[in-house]
Amino acid sequence: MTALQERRANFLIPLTIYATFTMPELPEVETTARGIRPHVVEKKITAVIVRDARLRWPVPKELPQHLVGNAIEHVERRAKYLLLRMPSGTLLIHLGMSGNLRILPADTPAQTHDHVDVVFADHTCLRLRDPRRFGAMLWCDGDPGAHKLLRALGPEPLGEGFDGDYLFRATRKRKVAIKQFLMNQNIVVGVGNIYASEALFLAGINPRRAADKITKVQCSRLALEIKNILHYAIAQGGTTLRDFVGSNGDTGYFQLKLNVYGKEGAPCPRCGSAIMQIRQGQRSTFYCGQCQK
DNA sequence: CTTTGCACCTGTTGGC
DNA sequence: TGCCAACAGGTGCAAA
Repeated sequence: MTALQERRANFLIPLTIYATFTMPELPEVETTARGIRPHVVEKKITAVIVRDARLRWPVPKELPQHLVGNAIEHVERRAKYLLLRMPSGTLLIHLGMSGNLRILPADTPAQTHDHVDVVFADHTCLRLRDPRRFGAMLWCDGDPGAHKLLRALGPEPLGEGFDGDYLFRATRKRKVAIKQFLMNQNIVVGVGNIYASEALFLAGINPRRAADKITKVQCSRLALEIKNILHYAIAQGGTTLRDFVGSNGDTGYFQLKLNVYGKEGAPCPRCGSAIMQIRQGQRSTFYCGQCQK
């Protein structure tokens, strides 16, 4: 048994991974936050390894000097951003379309697309992998809420600020299709391409309908269904995470019961007619033409 | 101001 | 089998 295996066996360091979701919408980012939180809070950062700084924006050259010597105080999520707060500022992480974070023994060999390690004093590290490099890792001093990328974001869908009344007011005079409206992060955050389709199915609303044609009653229903599907997905994410701790496979969405996303041609779970696929703003949308009006 | 389409990247899939 | 086009879960930005 190698020294590393021995340490693992003795649980001196975590076996591995947390949250290798490959398609991060809000529930996946929330699950990631919960997954890494117990393994990074109050950990002192001893090194930062940037193997490839070419993410959506270049990883700042000063990032290591900002981080090293600091200890992470809190892990928060705002929209699809992870906020790792420390005394002198905040590390902002966005997973883009293909990013994931894992907790690993710091000496785990890096593989392709493992771009950044944040190394802790206990010889574990937080490792960012992101094949498409649409993600971001940025430093923010001061209030992260005032950061350019965060300040215009809409309310959290699971918070008090998002309900039917809010949605009704926000949709007035907006001609864009409701599905694209829901994916606008300045209206409400965290709803991505999958959950937009799913929430509209649950609410019985046609994704092509103009936002300002949605009634007050429908807005209430839609806000409720958005909360429902996100809560459900987070709960499933938690399950997935538990099941996968100690393994090294991607978790993905296979445990999630989706009604319409990716189900073109399949029978609608409610009425049996074929699920349709259309394009809206260069994104795929799935819906039931019978149930969603 | 709202809306639209492009761009950024790599990897996978399906059709020929 | 190989090749190539199409597509993939996000989002800032320029242009209309």
